[in-house]
Amino acid sequence: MIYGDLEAILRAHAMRITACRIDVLDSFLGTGHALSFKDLEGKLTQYDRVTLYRTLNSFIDKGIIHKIFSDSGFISFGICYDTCSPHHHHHNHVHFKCDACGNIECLPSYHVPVPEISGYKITEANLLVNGLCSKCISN
Amino acid sequence: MIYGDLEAILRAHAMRITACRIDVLDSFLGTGHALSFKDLEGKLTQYDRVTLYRTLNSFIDKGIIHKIFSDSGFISFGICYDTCSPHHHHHNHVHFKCDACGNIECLPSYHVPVPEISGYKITEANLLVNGLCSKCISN
DNA sequence: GTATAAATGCAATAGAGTTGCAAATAGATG
DNA sequence: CATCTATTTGCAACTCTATTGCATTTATAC
Repeated sequence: MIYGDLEAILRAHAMRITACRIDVLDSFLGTGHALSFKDLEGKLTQYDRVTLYRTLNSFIDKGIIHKIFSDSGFISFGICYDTCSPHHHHHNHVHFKCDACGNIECLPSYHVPVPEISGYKITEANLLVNGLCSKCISN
Repeated sequence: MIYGDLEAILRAHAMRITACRIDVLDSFLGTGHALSFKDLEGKLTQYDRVTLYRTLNSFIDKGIIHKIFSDSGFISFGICYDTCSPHHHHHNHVHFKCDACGNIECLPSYHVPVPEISGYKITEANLLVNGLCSKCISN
């Protein structure tokens, strides 16, 4: 992605522009799927693990990325599509995890069907779907 | 629960009857919601942490309980309703997490709506719903 | 250029979960 | 009931993920 665009995203969220943040943001925008901490750690070896953790946490706080909890117990991070305000994420898209390649994708065009549960008040719903992604299904 | 019934469940899964397994099983059957490791550790202090972990893992292997991944990142465990064979769990019920009391419930009468995703093969779907449970909503 | 608040790197720490191994025990056998 | 064996348990040590404290560095406002 063009460097100026990355800078603009950080500025739009009132964040200082640092090399680490630019690189992490670029990683998210340059891939079609969610990233785990390990993905980033393996790719951006020039930064300390702690800095990467803090970068991810500040991106979550600012509403730039969101956590994805998969059945592996590992947490992945995906770019936010709709407007997530600081400290408040609004996601209603489906998450897909491919059991072959292990990649997790956000499917922003697939909304989570929220069931009515009598006697309960529902505020949020997360749907994780497992299977084979389009790439792995054709191999 | 009656001790003989607990014994019968273990025997039906070809497991040796031990005090820890009886107590863990009784904990699951005596509560209306899922249990975290911490719940069990706090309740069954007479057993070693490692023994509790191994008990939970063997119950999962045998299809007696299943893991529930919530948005907190903590794993909870729920009794299996439908027939889960060893090493293969079949769950299609909704999981609910109350944001007030923190309890996680299995809702066996609410099935997970599985979306069709073009170009993808879907094998499983997990739905976690957040909100207020019936107890907390009336307080 | 300088001041200052924020970000970084390193070391230490916290917490969840697992593994190795010796001791204890469930359950099968005679 | 005694004995044998495979399973289970408890303890210690360890692995892995993630966080915190603190000194140093850096981005940005002036």
